Amino acid sequence: MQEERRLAVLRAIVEDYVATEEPVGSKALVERHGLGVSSATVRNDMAALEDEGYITQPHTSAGRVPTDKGYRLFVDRLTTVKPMSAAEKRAISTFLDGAVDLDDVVQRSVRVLSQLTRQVAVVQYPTLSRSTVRHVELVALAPERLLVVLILSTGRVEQRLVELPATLDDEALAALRTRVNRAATGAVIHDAATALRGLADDPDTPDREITRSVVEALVEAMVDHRSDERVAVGGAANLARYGDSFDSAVRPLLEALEEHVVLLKLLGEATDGGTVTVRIGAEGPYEQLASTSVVATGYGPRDEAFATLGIVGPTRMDYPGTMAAVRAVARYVSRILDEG
Amino acid sequence: MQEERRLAVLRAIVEDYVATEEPVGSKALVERHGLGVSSATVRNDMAALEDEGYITQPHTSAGRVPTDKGYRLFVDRLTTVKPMSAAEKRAISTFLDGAVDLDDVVQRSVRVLSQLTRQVAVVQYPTLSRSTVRHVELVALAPERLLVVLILSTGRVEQRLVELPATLDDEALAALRTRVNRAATGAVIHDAATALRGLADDPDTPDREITRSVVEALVEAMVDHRSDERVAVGGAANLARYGDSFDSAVRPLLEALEEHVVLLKLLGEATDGGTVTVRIGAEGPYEQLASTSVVATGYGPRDEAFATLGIVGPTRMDYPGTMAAVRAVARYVSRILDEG
DNA sequence: CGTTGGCACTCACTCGTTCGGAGTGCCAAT
DNA sequence: ATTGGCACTCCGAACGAGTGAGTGCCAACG
Repeated sequence: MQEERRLAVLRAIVEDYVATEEPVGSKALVERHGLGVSSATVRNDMAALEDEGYITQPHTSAGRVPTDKGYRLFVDRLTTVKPMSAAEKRAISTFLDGAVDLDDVVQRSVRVLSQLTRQVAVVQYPTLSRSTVRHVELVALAPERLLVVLILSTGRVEQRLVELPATLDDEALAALRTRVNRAATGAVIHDAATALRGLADDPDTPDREITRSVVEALVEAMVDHRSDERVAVGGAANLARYGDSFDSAVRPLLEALEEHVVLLKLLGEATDGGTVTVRIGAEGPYEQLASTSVVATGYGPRDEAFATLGIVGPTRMDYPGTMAAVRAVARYVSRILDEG
Repeated sequence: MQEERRLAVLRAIVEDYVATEEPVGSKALVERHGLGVSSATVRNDMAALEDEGYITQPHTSAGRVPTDKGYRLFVDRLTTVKPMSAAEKRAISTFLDGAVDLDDVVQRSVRVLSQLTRQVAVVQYPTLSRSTVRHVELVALAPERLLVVLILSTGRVEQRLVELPATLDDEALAALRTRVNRAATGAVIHDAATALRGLADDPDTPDREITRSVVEALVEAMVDHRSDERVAVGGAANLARYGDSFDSAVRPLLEALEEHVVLLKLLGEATDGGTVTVRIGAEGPYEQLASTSVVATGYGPRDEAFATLGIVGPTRMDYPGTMAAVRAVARYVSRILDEG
């Protein structure tokens, strides 16, 4: 099947480009990877992949480079879990086991993560006192426009305007309000976010699409609200390896690293258990960081996501390896928190 | 007097080079600065300055660039105090006045300092619990070689080997030991350092040169010992302006910024009151930071130096402006600590 | 229909080479 | 001691030709 081979070609392009940092051409591709076809065939495939927006050429008659969309597909479908080597596992555990207190755990995590991935590592300090959701209010401004108000136990109020994908009558609105509050009220914001997401994913929920957009706004408001939480940053020296594209990439990133609020937003809401979130290039919330990706995951005792940890790096990065490292570190940190 | 003009030429070279970032030639010099002589004369002066090691040319038939020694002379003798503008003063005070607690003061200081100087700012957290000197021991290993042992109240012991500039008999050694201990024992390390320096500078002290080298070793050991103290760093994004000389300059600096121990050592021992310390290029303790300078000063209530604050930047920097900014910020911070 | 070899075309890059200009050092004159 | 003049150096921009990796397209093939 040729569709399959096309994906193999995309995978090969991503891998080669990440390794060499140079646009990759059809000939080099068939040589380096054992796909048993000729370069002409590969060229056809590449043309198709380019039409679909997965790759692009910097200029005519140069090799191809993956686009954000290409990386996305690669990460979603082409990546095989690359387990950490025994040596790496041992390094992580011995390094983290030496920690004396919670702060030390975080500091060591940042360090080990940045060394493992050779990227800039960011670890959110786990906070024990967390605000809970007091109430969620939904106000219909127009048939397809909703004001979402999130009221927290700290007294803080966050608002979001939501454009709905469909109209919603008063009755349905009241029902939605009830459902949302039942899911969220009283819970600490992280649990509330999880519950809300469950609501949006539950096939039994009526008005799924509308619910989804409301939930999205709420979760985003919750992320914004974490502004008082702290993060540790490490491995900024790895930015020196960027080499090319300096002012365009490193400068905004250095600026972001000093703004902890920005970093928290970048990490996003913690995902549970083993799920690693990857945000590629322009998918993120900041234009200036269009050429950087974020690989993050939640961590905490009992696999309950307590806080977030991850790395920030160029879109051109070794995703499988990085994801494995992030997951591994999160797991070890979680285990330590379990014991302590 | 031609000696005077030479210094004027050096000053002009430093100012122009800092402003333009390019080697400065004789012709441009007479045009831009109103020194009433011809370019040929300036050329002669420049040749002399080069012989003395104050300036150098990157290659034959290029303009001149100041050396570390040139900057040193500039800072020591050619710099006139450049007062902060009223607007700048106001900016500092209003910004710092908003601080709610000590941590906030430090964070805001870092920020205002990095913005004012457009350099990387470093501020040491003031620590209230400070270890004191329990005892200083001097052991003669050879007539001109001494082992200096510093014992602190925390139980920590630091040692230094000192090569003496002259021989020292047993009697003189005992006298020196007594003097040093009288000055240092019982005092917190900062006060001890001050007292020791006073001892070395006092013309009544016998064996001045020997005393000086012993004191130097002791003060350095004290600085090393501060390893448990904390610092705040800000303005790393300003590193992006380095542009040229990237791997050689920015990378080691980024690494240093993550090692707080290194940073503390870089800042050096706090100097009292209005004195601003400038360490230029290779004068510092780290080879890798040979092209960076440090401008620092002490701060604390009642002008008693409590902790250190300053900036790190390229040797090619606006020293007068930077020194003024560092001093101004230190002063305001001290005042706030006085009130709080 | 997918695959393949062939072929003409494109364009970034790498070199030598040239050339101008900024800068220097030296010298003789003042 | 200062100055104008002059020959010399050498960096860096500009130019051009050659190279080669890479592409797109087409006709042929199984």
